[in-house]
Amino acid sequence: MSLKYAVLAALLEGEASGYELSKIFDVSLANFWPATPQQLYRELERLAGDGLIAARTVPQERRPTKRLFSLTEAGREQLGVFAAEPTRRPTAVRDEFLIKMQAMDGVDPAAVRALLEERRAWALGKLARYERVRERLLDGRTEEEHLREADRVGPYLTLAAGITFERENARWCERVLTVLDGRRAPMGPAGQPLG
Amino acid sequence: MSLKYAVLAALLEGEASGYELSKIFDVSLANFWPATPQQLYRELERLAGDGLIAARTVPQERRPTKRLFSLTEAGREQLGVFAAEPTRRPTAVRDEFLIKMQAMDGVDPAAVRALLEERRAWALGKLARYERVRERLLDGRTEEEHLREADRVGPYLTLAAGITFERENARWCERVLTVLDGRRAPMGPAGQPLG
DNA sequence: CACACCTATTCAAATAGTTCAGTAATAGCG
DNA sequence: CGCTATTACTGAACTATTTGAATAGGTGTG
Repeated sequence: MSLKYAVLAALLEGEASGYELSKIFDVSLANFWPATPQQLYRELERLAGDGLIAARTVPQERRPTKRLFSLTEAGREQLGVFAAEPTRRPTAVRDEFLIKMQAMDGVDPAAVRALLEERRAWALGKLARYERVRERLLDGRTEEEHLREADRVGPYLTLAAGITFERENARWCERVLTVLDGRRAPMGPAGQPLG
Repeated sequence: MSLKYAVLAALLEGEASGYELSKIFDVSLANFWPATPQQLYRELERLAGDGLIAARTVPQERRPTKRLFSLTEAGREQLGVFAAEPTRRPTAVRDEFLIKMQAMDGVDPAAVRALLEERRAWALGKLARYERVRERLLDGRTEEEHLREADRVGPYLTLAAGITFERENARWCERVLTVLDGRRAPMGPAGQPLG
């Protein structure tokens, strides 16, 4: 349903091939609407069939031929209508890791710690990638300047949401690691370790 | 895939019917693994078939007969194995609203503001419900006491993650509303409104 | 020069998730 | 008494998503 509009929104940045889109989805849109390359190619086919995007074939010198897609007026219009409508579906988070954490209290603490460290590292890695995208978007301007003056602020603001999300993810892991420390070595009433 | 383990993790709290599980998923597990009642009933059937949960039929006086499910030893064990394994799938967020926000810069600002207000109200409502679950979990203890001494801390910690998530959601909406204000009435170099 | 990885796309099959509808009984409201 | 809501569950059809594999040339590394 919404993949359609996610693709149209991605094409607001300009013409792109299926492959390029799959990269864009990887680094920024995956934040709120993940999609595999296969999904994208199918959706692009459908959107082109419906006249919401236009395709042109570009033969390349030393690369396979690619097809570049761009928004049509009809596509831009449908996206505008969608974006002004009330949101139908609430946010859905699917996180296998948090299922494991829900069940953590029956599991070897060392294994839990390993999971937490891994997740934390992953969140910090994603954060670093987001920060690079952010620098590119700001392009030398300060955040305030950009938010006041840029033509488009949507991409920056959704990216900021992703940055907060990953930062809080990392912080959560750190907090849980601290909690586990406190449970491994319980404290007496005066704060000194027991046992 | 993971719905299986989400159901097993939910049954760590004790015996429950499909209907009761659907309520549990609504208020707390939906935070990281949403599931409709239909999905749950199907999954419970499968888990019972595989011997990971045990079902018993409980005829009721003034209600339809219900089936109560509880973890078997096999189920508890498989959940333990799953929870100690490295996480396969990264977090997937699907958020129609953020697609709209990505495309906000071509849309009537009044409509965007309405979406933001709606989302903010929704996040604050969810936050309030989470806080009530939190009070129930703490049951008079302070957070520190609970995290040090409780038998299980998993449910509290995943709930805390949900609380942070919704709080940041609401804050994001407030920030974007402020940004939109700044763009409606751009400031001059000395900080006074222009026009 | 072998090997892995990148660009660029397509096809088929399997799994997961959503939607709509329905059954059936009780409770509470005006 | 009719209306709506709640408890409790089932079935079928549909849509969306994931996975695996295949094709095919190019680029970089040791």
